[in-house]
Amino acid sequence: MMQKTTKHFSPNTSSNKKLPPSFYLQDTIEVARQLLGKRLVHIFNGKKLSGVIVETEAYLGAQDPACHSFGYKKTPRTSVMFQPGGCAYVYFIYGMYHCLNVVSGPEGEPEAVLIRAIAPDPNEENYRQMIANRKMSFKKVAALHPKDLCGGPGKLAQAFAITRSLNGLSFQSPTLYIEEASSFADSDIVTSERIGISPYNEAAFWPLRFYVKGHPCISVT
DNA sequence: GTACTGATATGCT
DNA sequence: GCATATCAGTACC
Repeated sequence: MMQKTTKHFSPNTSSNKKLPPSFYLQDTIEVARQLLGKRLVHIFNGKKLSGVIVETEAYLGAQDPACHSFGYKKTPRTSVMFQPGGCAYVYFIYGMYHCLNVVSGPEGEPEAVLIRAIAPDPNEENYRQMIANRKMSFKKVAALHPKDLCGGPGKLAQAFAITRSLNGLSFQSPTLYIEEASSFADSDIVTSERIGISPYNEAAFWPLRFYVKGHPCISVT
């Protein structure tokens, strides 16, 4: 169905090793860049959902007018961002979709990285589960495009069965974690403005989005 | 291919 | 009431 023979489609090389807690305590921009090429895994109802992260956005907490926690704003929704880096921040948006973020930086600095696109690991069972989770129409499944499953924050949350029940869960969890996969070369990483921020927000133009150049699964080009 | 619409939780005024 | 870190469906060209 959706396999194409590009260099991006065989990222399963290095050892399967969870990223250590220290990874998430780094500078948020570093975390956002370094998450590209890492594998997200969610074990859901005994089934493994997995794929390699290919697009992220950094949200710089108190200093970032586009971040939910701008000015250290603390609400029931944003409170997990104040935790030390290494847990999930999942929020519900537009009354329909969930978005998955990786909390980053030290405790008290409410920063996070939005996961915007993932390349699903290319095995039948993984595709089957994600297609089912996405509740795709027969028509869509028949003409499946690489970015249809996980090419966008709302889509990948649905494909990975990410809901608010995972909010605050550590990425050291046995059922939700991020592991080493294969890194992309620096020359393959593109930096751009973030997506979906109102142009009246000065932070809309900050270069905080990172993605793998030319990858078929990224959300917008 | 682009343009518009509707779905409606959360946090703000 | 209003805006928003989105997406699918529909109507056009």
